[in-house]
Order: sequence, then structure tokens, then C-alpha cells
Amino acid sequence: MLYCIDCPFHISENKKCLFQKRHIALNPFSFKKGEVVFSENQSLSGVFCIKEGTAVILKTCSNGKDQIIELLSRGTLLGIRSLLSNDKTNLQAKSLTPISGCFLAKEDFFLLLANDPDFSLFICTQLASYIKKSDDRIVTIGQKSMRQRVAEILLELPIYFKTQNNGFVDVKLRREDLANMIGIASESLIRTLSFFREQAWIELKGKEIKIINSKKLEQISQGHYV
Amino acid sequence: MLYCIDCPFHISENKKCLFQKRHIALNPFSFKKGEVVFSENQSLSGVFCIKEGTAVILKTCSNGKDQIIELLSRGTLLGIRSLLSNDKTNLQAKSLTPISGCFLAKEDFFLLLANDPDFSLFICTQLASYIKKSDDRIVTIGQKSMRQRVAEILLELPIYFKTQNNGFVDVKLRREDLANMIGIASESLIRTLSFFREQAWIELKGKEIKIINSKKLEQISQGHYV
DNA sequence: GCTAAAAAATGATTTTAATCATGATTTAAA
DNA sequence: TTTAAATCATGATTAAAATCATTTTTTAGC
Repeated sequence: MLYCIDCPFHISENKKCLFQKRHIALNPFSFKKGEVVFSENQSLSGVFCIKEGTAVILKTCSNGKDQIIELLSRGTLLGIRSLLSNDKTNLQAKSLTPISGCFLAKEDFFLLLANDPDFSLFICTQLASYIKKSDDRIVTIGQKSMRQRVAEILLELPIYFKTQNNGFVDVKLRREDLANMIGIASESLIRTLSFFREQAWIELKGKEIKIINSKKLEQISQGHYV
Repeated sequence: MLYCIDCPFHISENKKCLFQKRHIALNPFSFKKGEVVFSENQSLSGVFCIKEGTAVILKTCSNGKDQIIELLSRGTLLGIRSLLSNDKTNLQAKSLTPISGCFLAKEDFFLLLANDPDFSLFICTQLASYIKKSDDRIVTIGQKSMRQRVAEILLELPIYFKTQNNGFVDVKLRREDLANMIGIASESLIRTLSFFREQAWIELKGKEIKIINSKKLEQISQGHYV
């Protein structure tokens, strides 16, 4: 058992670590790339606070494809939905890159939630921002065409992945994963990327993607047809 | 200004009303059927607690269609996402039936959140249950076929609408709205309903729908093709 | 109760995107 | 470094669902 000295809450709170303040014991955790953090229908004994790396939460469907629900990185909590609903997990969580952070036990989580207003506000804010993203995604996959969806996800990539000096975003996802974020077939995504490249709106270099004409992509995602 | 004597929190807490306990002032509100509670890109001064009726939150898209994100009824909060993120609204809220309830001002909301552990836990739980629904919807519209989606939404109807003595669910939505919940065209929804009726899995009587063979619908929604 | 408007229903057609097939390229492991 | 496996890419074909068109039914207002 260790006390966390660099927990995600530092990031958003800009104050003394909430855990340290209350002397909450945290277990460090780490997963290699591609490991399952938790699978569907599992009871969690706490929540994972991600300090480093990116995790992906997804659901494997009857058609054999995975729907990727969300990417989570530094400063976010994994397993919190299930914990709060006192439910089993309904989704799978997997590490996209190596991830590490600290694990907060269920009892401590609820202790903090009941006794620390900063903490509960932080949790509510996290949940609210998650909800906004989910709602946006519903609109996107519910109403937008293939090209609109691809344009949109391209514009989101810099949020999730680091942009390098040469302007390329270091996308850690396979084409298939990108497709699974927006509910289209991987071939369709690849075809659309190729089309965008032909139009010189993006550049491709392996998994890395550089956005050349973000204005155009913005227009497309908003429904201005090409 | 009135004190709320039957606020939604009674329902889920089974204790004394949280507002009464703290002598929080609440303004009653009511909207007629089809009124806009708030539109997109609006600053809210508080949150609406629904005591009666059903509201719908949706986004109007560039294709002219509305994506329905969620239906909210007794015991749920309207506008809470925006309030917590200190954001403008990103969705529109409309009354599907006449709705009424109490309005909790922003300052009081945050006061309660900071000082009342029961309240903050209640809020977190509400948000978590909302997230589960959203995530499920993403999977549905991201991966499932038309028939799967329709089967699924049919099975959900009794959650949102009252089932009458004759077994028919009193669906308050138009066919087009139902279609807009699952991201398909209204003609496609209607055609699928007709097909399900021909198979004798459901009965239709105007907007009312009776589920005859829920097992079959369950199978279809899970991917067993007909 | 009558009338106009809205919604539901169905058929025909078109469009979109999925699927299938194959080859090229990249990645990872021996 | 070589080799196998995975991923990316593209073309051809099929399937699914959207759109368009029209008729029927229901709803709401006078």
C-alpha cells in the first residue's frame, strides 16, 4: 500500500491531492498495452485513476465487432459508472497503450464522496463531461453520413492523441478501431480517408494522420456536402 | 416562492425531502405539451426537477432530423449536465406531455451539492444511470441493424410509458420520434413495425403498441436473424 | 360533425455503405 | 534478418436502408 503522490486529481483541482489530504491508501496499478482492465459483467472493488496512457472502453457485439464507446487518458476514472450504480460492469476496458495510475477502493471512494465536497464536485464534473461526449456521439452515429462521421472523428483525434512537431497526430488506433468508434465498416473508413487524402485535406503516414484543411473537414462534419 | 412538498428526491431517497430539510426555496414550473423547456446554446440558471409528465431531449441536425437523446420523466433532472459543466446547453429539451415540477436555482444546487452528502450521492447516481443508458444507445445505433434496433426500442417502451390494462403501452411518441431515437428513417421504422405485426410479435392500435412475443424481440435485438 | 392538416402506411426506386475478394504493406516474432 | 501474421488498401458486388411518391388513416381545430 502506498500513498499516491501524483494522482489525477491534481490536474483538475490545482490543490493538494485529495487523497493525501485524507490519507487514503491507494494501490498503484499498471497494465501493458492491450491488456483487459476489466471485462463485461464483472463486479469492481474500486475505481482506476489513470495517470499515464490511454484506455479504451468498448462493447463486443453480436456481429463480432467492437463498438468503442470512449477513450480515457490522464486524469480520468475507469469503472466509476459501475461503482456508482452499484452494478456489474456493462462494458469492457482495455489498455490501448501501457497505462498506470492508482486504484481507489470502493469504501474509500464512497467515504470521500460523502465527506469531501471538492471530491464529489470533481466526480460530478467528470461524469457531466462524459455525458456531453456520449450525447454528441449519439447524434453523430444516429444522424450523420459516413463522410461526416469520419471528418468529425479526424477533428477529435488531437484531443486523444499527441500532435508531433511535424503536425502529424500520433494515432494509436488501428483503422478498424477508428471505424468502430463511429459505427462504420473499416473498409469504409479507409476509403474515406483515401478520398480526403486525394482532396489534400489530410496526409497519411502509417497510423499517423495530419490534418491539412480543418475548415473543410469542419464543414463536412456539419453537413456541407462535397 | 414555495417550498416543494413532493419533489422527485422523495422517490429515490425514501427519506425526508432534501430540499425541505435544508429549507431550500423552489419555484414550481410547468409546461404544456410540446413546449420548449430550453433550447440549444442557452445558459441555465438552475435545474428542472420533473415531478409529472415526460420530457424529451434532442438535437436538431443539419439533415433536418431530430436525434432524440433521451426521455426523462418523474424523478429526473433536466439541465443538470449543462449546470455541472458550467456550460451552455448543447441540446434542446421539450415537453412530450404536459410536465410540471420544481426548479432549483444554480446557487442552491451547488450549495446542496457541497453540503449534503445524500444529495451529491443522489446526483452522482442519476448521472451514472444516465451514462449507462447513453452507452447502451451508442452500441445500439453504432452496431445494430434496423430490425435489431426496432426490437430493442420496443422492449424499452414500457420503461418510458404506461402499460394499460389491455396490455397496450400508451406510447406518446410519433413514429418519426421513435425512429429518431434509434437513428433510422420513419418509413423504415413503420415498415419494420408492420413486419413485426405480420409475424404476430406485436399488435398496433394507433400509437399504442402491445408486445405479444417479447422473447422473439429479445432474440432479434440480440442478433438472431429471422 | 366536418374539414384541413398531420401522421401513418406501403410501394417503387435510388443511394449508401457493407461485404466479399484480393493484393500490398506494415508489424511483430522467431 | 527472415518469415508469418496482421493491417491497410482498393476494386467489384451485394445488401440494406434511405428517399421519393402516393394513398390511407388519424388527429385537431372550427
